[in-house]
Amino acid sequence: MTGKQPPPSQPKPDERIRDRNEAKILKSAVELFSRKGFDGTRISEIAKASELPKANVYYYFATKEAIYTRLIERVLVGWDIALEHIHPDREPRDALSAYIDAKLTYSKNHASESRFFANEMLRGGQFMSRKQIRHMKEITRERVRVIEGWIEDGKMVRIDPHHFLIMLWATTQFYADFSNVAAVSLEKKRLGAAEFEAARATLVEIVLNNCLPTK
Amino acid sequence: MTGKQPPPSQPKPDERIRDRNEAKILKSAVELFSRKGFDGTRISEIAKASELPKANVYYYFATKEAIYTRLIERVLVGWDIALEHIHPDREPRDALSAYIDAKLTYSKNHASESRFFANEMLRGGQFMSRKQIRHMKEITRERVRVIEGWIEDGKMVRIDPHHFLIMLWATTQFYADFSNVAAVSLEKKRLGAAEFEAARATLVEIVLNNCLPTK
DNA sequence: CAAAAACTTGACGTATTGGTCAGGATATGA
DNA sequence: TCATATCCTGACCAATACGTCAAGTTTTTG
Repeated sequence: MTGKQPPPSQPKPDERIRDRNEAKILKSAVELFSRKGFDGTRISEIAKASELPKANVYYYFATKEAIYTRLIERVLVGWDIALEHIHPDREPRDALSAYIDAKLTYSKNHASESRFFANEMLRGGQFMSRKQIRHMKEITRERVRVIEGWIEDGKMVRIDPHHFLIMLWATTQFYADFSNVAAVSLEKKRLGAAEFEAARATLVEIVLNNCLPTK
Repeated sequence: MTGKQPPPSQPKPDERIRDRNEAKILKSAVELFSRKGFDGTRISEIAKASELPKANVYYYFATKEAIYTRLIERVLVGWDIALEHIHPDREPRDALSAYIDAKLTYSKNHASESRFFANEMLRGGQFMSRKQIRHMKEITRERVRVIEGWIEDGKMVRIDPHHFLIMLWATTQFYADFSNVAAVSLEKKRLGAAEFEAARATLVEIVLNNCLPTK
């Protein structure tokens, strides 16, 4: 579980090599984990994809789990950032549109991170810490309150904020996690900029035009 | 890949034992695969969950992949059945509402099948046959045409049918695949009948009330 | 220019995996 | 009852997995 940390690294004069190699490992790992899950991904595969010998991977990360949990931490940051668009000071149309935009852009440019997280959720989030779950819960609750505020102010129609958020999350996520299903549906080989733009337009059309009072 | 089939079974006087054991194996397997993916699931785990010795599992299924592909076949049938609600002879409100209902009910009662399929999609659908992909494509295209028909008839607002379908699929799927995220969002331990009903109501509210002309 | 710290790596060790197999148990049917 | 087809299973095997380690090389630092 824990294992000993790579080195003490008290002086840390120059961490560039470390940073670069860790980045390479994490980048390879997130792609592999996102496709084959925790158990399905072999450390030797990560090593090969990172162009490092396997033993070198173990110099930077004590265990496979250490790589995995580091990635969870990173992905959760992205989750937070996107949600920050939903801010009480903004107008609903502006804020929700920005959120949809941010999430779809993330789905397009960071598809493997998105799939990685989806994979972890399918597992039931067993690798997430209590603290991380609590954080997710709190940050979601905050956004629910923002939407409730908008509803109170008559800026949005009366709708269940939880399910509303879930709907946004599910739909935007879909284009990353199940991009091949989306591609099949759209009769394209792969999703391109045009498809993401159409997705955005349709989503905004359906969601915003119905949930905001002034059409 | 292929392996030899369990037995020739030409006479087949009584297949009840075979059927019962295969069912037990498949039931255990779909739950395990849905959580840990193909590589993450061990045949010994499937055997233990099925209360059979491992060698007996191999009597019924030649390889792990054989179990997996059988499950894909089964899940795709469910996919078809739900989509049949979207039928040109029905009124959009009725049909779409029935589809949402069917999908959410499936998410509630067959969560592991749903997660299993999600897992396979995350992998990029590598275990699906060309034929199966083609079938998915065709059946989706049919439903797109139905919606296009409704739009032509003025029964629905002008909206991209592909992205509209994706939205429905993504949202309903979410409650099965990421039920724990949904639970966190809803501040419940687990999703119950009440949550599914609220999900249905919210979805219908957002989707139908905006996409059908007469409010 | 040493000495120390940081980094690299081929060669293991132990545990587990998917899958095999030979031989036995059980059921069917004439 | 006996022959045949079906069903069951403990023991086994080769391959491979994660993780270790000792013996390096390279870089930093005093």
